[in-house]
Amino acid sequence: MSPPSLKIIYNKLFKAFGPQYWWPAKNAFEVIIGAVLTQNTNWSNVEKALSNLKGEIKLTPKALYALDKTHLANLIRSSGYYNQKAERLHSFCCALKKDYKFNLNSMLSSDIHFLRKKLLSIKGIGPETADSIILYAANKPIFVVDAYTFRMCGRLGFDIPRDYEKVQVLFHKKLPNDSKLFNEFHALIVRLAKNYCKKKPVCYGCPIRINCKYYIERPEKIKI
DNA sequence: ACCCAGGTGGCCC
DNA sequence: GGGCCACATGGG
Repeated sequence: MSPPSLKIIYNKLFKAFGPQYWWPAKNAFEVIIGAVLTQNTNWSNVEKALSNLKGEIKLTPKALYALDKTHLANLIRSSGYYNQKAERLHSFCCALKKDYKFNLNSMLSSDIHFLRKKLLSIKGIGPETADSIILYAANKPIFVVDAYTFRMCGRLGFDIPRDYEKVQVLFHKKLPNDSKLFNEFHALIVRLAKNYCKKKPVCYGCPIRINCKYYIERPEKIKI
C-alpha cells in the first residue's frame, strides 16, 4: 500500500481544521524570539516567557541586545534551557547588529538562500528554527520540518529516512512553491499532533486516518 | 514518579 | 555521517 499524496493530506487537514493563522505573534521579531524559545519546548511555557519579556522591555532587537544575559535568562526561565536560550537570543541580536545595524527588515528581505545560510551561521539556530524564521517572519516559501512531520510521515508509511533536508526536499518536490500553503501545512501538522496521535496506536477520528502500527513494523525508517 | 514538548551543538567513534 | 548527551521548565 503506497502512502497518500501530500497534497491530499494537506486538503484533508485543511478541511478538518481550517486556517490556523500562524505564527502566533504580532511581528517578525516576536516570531524569531518564539522560534528560539520553543525549541524542544511546549508552547504554553514559551507564552509565559514572552509575556515576562514584554513586561520588562519593548521587544526590539536593540532592547533585547542591551539586556543583561543573566537577567534575560531569568525572564525566560519558564521556557526551559533558559541559559542556552538567553545566549542564543543574544547571539542573534549580535549578528543583526554586526551585519544589519539592528535592521531586521533588511536582513529578512535578503535572498532566501542567502538568508538561510546567514541564519544557520548563528549559533543556536538550526534548520528548523531558520526555516520557521524564513517562512513565518520573512514570508518566503520554505517548508518547516519538525518532530511532528517525521512522526506523521512515518505513520503514513513514507519510505524516507529521519533526515531534515531529505524530508524537506520531498515536500518541496510534491507541493507547489507557495508560502501560504507551506505556512498552513506546517501549522496543520502541529494542530494534528495536538489533537491526535500521541500514544494510542490507532487514532480514532483522525482526519488522515493515521495508524501507528504501520510504522512500528518498519523500524529502519522514520521513527515515531 | 514518570513522560513529553513546534531543537541544537558538542563530542565520540 | 550516525549515536549519544546536556540543556530545564511545566503540564499530563
